[in-house]
Amino acid sequence: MPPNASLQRRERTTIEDVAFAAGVSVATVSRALRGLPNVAEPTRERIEKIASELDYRADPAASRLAAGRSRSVAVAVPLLDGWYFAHVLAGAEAVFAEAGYDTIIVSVGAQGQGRHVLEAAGPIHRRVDGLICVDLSLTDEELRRMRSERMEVVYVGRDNANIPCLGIDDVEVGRLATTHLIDLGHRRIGIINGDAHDHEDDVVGFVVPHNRQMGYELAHRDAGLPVDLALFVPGYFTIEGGYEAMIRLLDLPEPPTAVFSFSDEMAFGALWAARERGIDVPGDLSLVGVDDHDVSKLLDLTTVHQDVDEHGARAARTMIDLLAGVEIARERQNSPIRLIERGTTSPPRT
Amino acid sequence: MPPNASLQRRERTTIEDVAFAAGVSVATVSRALRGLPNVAEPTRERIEKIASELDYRADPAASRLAAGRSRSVAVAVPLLDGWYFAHVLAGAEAVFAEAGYDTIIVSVGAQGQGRHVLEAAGPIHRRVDGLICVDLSLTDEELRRMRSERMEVVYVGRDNANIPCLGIDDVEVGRLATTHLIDLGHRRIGIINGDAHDHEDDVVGFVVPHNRQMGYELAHRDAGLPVDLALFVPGYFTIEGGYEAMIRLLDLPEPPTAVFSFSDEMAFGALWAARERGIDVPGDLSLVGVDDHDVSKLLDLTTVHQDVDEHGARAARTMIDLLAGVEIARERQNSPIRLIERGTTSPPRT
DNA sequence: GTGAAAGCGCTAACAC
DNA sequence: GTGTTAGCGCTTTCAC
Repeated sequence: MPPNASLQRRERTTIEDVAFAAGVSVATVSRALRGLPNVAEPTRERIEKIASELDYRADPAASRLAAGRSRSVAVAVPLLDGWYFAHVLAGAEAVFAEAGYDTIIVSVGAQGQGRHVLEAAGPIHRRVDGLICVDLSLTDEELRRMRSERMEVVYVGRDNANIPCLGIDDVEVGRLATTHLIDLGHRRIGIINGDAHDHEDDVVGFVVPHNRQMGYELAHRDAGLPVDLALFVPGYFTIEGGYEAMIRLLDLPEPPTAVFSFSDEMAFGALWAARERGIDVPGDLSLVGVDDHDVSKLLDLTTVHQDVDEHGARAARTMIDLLAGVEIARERQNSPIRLIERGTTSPPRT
Repeated sequence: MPPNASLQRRERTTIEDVAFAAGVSVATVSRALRGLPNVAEPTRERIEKIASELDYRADPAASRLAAGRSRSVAVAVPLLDGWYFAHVLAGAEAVFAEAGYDTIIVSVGAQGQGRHVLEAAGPIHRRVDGLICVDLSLTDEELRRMRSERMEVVYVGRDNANIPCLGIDDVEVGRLATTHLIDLGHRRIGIINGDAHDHEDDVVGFVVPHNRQMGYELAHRDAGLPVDLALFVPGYFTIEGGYEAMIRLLDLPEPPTAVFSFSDEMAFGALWAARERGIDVPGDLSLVGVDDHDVSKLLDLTTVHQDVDEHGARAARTMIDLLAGVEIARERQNSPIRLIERGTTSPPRT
């Protein structure tokens, strides 16, 4: 039997201390502090005053155990140190903190697992109320399990019927960037893609690169131009990948006069490759990216702007509503985008 | 009395289910699964097999409540979306995940509070076993409270006696960068600092800018050169701040021929300002940063390299040791640094 | 509107 | 080496 001498000074303030000091039962304290009904206003005020004097806050573990809710959510990202993911996370964290939720991070890529082997991580097991997947998708099996454990899911980037998805209209992104280049007079436009096999390996829908490419194709169709698949190279959404991709494009027998990079970071790498090869941008080659990364204006990169922090914030708000039982739109919500014309695009040299 | 009909199928697997299936008591299951001694090997194997078949994992809330340990730690950062912080976080998260710890993030800046009003956040209250402060310090009062609640603290960047601190030798950073410029022949070297009031507002020791500046001064002293305080301007560790700072330096009656920026991101802003003003780098002005940011090689920026991911990883390992009761070095641990000479530094135009 | 008491699912004495 | 059992600090019926 563990010692529990009642004379011993408690190390931490418990709900019982508050109840004792307020001359009420623990049940009333619990109700009062959580803003539940059925507490007389004077009683509530007294309890709140005492609780704050005693610097009391409910033990989250005890509360989770009794109530089954943890007031914390997990945000899963493929890479933690990518610009995009850091910003989504920052946006989400700010909203969650404000609402009193803890944000726990799960970096899927870092654990060396496949891209959507998420559950294997396991830290979210009974530890969080919900999960935000950033450019990551769950298998049907995983989704079923989440549902059975009463955890909510919100997607950022990817699409999935029945769960709330936030992002941008990636088809429009592709169309906007491509149309800009076509309007300038370009006819051979390269693409720096994500993964070469995005379409095949991912039934659940990594739509981002796919849709941007679709926008590219639609822009070409609308302009009556042919699409040359040889101009599509993978850049893996990294600076290095963008560098490699640009090298490949420049080594083509008939290189493009303009390149549409699916992210600014890949565009940075592309810019680097161009400089190394002595290619003048935009004189010899135009380049447009996506994101409007912090350093893009520095590099004077033409790009499609999106408000990434806001994606995270909206995802967090959606999650909070979901958890509160508020009815929310189940279809995809897109944030506005706009083309920012800077110095890396110009008409082709004739 | 809550209904608890024993015939009703349980929604989740509990330790009791495992105990029943294995024909042992819950205590044995608990011991076996946590690798505690005093469990016969065959028994342990049987239990482990059954647990995995039943896909059982201990409920963290129950476990935390009973044991008083949550197997989760908080990482507090001033800004979540800064390159440095994202990388420290990434490094730490990877190690924690590997060790089975959850990482919860606390963005102090985002909550609009002062820089070291950390406890006000409160999500760490009884929720985590430890706290990693990245370029953030706790007041003595906060530290006392952390200790009384048996939470461990590790610092990254800042210094504090009695708690483990990880970082780099910032005096050496300052000396390295400055000596490089002096060796090239520069005699008027500007500094893009952090906050103008770092020294005053922070008794607990925001040593980073202070020490880099000290290194700068030591390098000058060693070279027998005077130090001109007019050349010190704040850049607030942001791209925009670096831009403003460079403008101020260029507007000086007697502008510097070289600038030492305390971070690469501020150097990016400085580069931008220089370009806007038509200043040739490194022809008219040399520039050296600190960090070796992902895009620094792209901008061909001379900088002092540090392995930021590794800082986070080491902090995490230190925390895990601390939590495990392993004796660890209490004094500051510095990671190696090195100067990377690239294209933004050259001898001054005579 | 308030109180009593039964758990939530574990861990840690202690007994055997 | 294993079982028994008393909590951990809350929330939530249900009774009053």
